[in-house]
Amino acid sequence: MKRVTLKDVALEAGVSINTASRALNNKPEISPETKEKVLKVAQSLGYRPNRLARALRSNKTGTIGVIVGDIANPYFSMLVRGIERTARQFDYSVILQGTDEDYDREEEAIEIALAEQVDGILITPTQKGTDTIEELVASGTPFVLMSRYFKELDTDYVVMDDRRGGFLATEHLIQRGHRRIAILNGPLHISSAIERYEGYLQAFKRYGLDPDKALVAEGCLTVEDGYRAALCLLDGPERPTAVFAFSDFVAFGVLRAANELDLRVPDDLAVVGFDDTLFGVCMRPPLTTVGGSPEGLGEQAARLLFDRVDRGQTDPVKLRLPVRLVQRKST
Amino acid sequence: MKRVTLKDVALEAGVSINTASRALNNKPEISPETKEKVLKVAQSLGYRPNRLARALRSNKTGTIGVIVGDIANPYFSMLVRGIERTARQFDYSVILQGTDEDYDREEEAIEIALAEQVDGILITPTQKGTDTIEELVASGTPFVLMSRYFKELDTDYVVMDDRRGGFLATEHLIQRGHRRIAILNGPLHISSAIERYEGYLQAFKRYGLDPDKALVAEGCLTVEDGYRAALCLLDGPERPTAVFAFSDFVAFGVLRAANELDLRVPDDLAVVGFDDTLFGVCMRPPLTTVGGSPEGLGEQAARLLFDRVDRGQTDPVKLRLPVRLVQRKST
DNA sequence: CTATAATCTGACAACGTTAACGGGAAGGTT
DNA sequence: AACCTTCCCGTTAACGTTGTCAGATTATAG
Repeated sequence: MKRVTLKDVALEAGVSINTASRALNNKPEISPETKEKVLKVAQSLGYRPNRLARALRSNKTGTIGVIVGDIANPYFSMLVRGIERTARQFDYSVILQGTDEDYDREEEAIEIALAEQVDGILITPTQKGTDTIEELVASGTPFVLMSRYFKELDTDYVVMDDRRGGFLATEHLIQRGHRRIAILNGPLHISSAIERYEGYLQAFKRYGLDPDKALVAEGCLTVEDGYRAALCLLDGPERPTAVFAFSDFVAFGVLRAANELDLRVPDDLAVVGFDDTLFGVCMRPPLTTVGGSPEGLGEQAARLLFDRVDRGQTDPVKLRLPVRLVQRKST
Repeated sequence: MKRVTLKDVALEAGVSINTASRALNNKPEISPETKEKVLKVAQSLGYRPNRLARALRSNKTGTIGVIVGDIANPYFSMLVRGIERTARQFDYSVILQGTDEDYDREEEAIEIALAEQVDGILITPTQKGTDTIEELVASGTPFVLMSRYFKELDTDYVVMDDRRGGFLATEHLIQRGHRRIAILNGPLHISSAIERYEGYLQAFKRYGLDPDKALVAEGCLTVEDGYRAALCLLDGPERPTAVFAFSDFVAFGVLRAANELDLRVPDDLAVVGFDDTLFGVCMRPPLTTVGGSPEGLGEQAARLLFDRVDRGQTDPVKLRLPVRLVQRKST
């Protein structure tokens, strides 16, 4: 079960190793006949180039590091799906890591990715600090931030239009007559949480209303977080009539809480999610949400990264993908 | 931004490259003083070993290939999550690929993984054929099948106790008084689908009942599949009173269909899923399901693989993880 | 004080590939 | 015929690491 190397091919074809290499790499300095001969031999011997050796020599591994907050979160799953599909098209492999939104883990993940000598990195930063990303900058490895960005750092990123999304969701609820609109937001060090909150406030302002600080919760990232926060928020006497959740993932937790508290959605409580993941439509009632396309975002980020890897440094590209309200039955 | 190599460290420390290597790899043949000196220099220079070179030399890449049916399916997401977490503990990196349950894509994925010279492979085979897996056997690269296995192939695998799961789900429905129990099964070339079906039949037999062939659908893998199949099945005059779905993913589609047809769950239609993914509890009503632990399965498979990688070939290990009925409100 | 063992270290080769360089042959031009 | 080009091809040297071996130094024993 020994591996077939270039040497074997060269020997068999009666040429030098280098010529064999040239034939297989479509280099111009080779006659058509020898090229064909080498290719035939390579084919018959079942030659597969050793990517390690190639990578060592050429300083290109053909892999990218993908670092996301939580692999089990459907938003990230779809993101990764889009990335993986795109990476395959470009002949790159994906090395996946999850951070569980932990800063130390993020640092470790970046170090591992750099140690693997990936050609580029796609990351949804935890945003609990900038050191990790600055390390990334210092490393010289191309990278693209996904879904979140740093105002203070001049890097490539692909995010959704979170402010507009927050506005659309809130406006929609206001137009439906809601006034006590809670927001179960993500942690406020995350840009998307900040901007969605800004959109939320903006909608209130636009309609001449005052938001109630007591209805603002932050730090929700998971189903569990959403569930707990909702239980807490819905327990009080002055409970909200509507909830804008940071993500579908969080909204699912809210729906669970509503279920358990026997609140009818949307009559007793309206709910809006974010991301338009696969399951919103399966909820009862189907979840109104703000849609971007996570897969599309992954694809765009990957394309941007590959462009960076090939073409080298240019001015940072900052993409803000459009969102729209996907109205279903939960509002 | 040039990379620090062993040579640099050696030069700075005034020793040979080899000695530096020994110091950093905890080899015994080195004096404590020089070792400390080298380590200090390495630290101060920020030396990071080049994994490519190491891999090339030692034939160990420290990576494993993970190939699953669909990255966006929460079952697989959780599986991958468990794998990634475990791999990190063992200092392995994960190269992820999705096949979308396509056989050609599976073949390609395996070839890519082998080309990347991964130390091992974790795969949920599409089971549309055995060529791909036989290629894997021939390659000599250790691998472990996850969630599905081939009766005719003597390989390592980690699966759930699908037959028992199918039995438990069906028995539960029978005990609740259901007789017209549909099964929205996965494709019958998949072992888990076959065995769940066997469990389904077994339960009918045990209770002296006859299943209705008209209530058996197969080929459902996604939310969409479940939705369509359910619409079709629930449209007829003699519709089932209960549905056993191949997975939570499929069950979500069923719930969606029930929603749209205005069927009350569980009164008009009882639904049981499989896998106990994160969202079952958020459904309305909360989904009764058969629980294994996808993350746990991933972890076990990874551990088994690493054991294989380290210790080499032994008798195939075949694990069948226990399942239990997680009863909620959908039945 | 010598022989021998034990300990540490460095030179060298190798892993499989690609890049740089140079040389030989063929053909065309003066 | 001498020269230059052009086109192929092979030799050599890397990439950064680890394993093998032999040599050097010191310690130990006789």
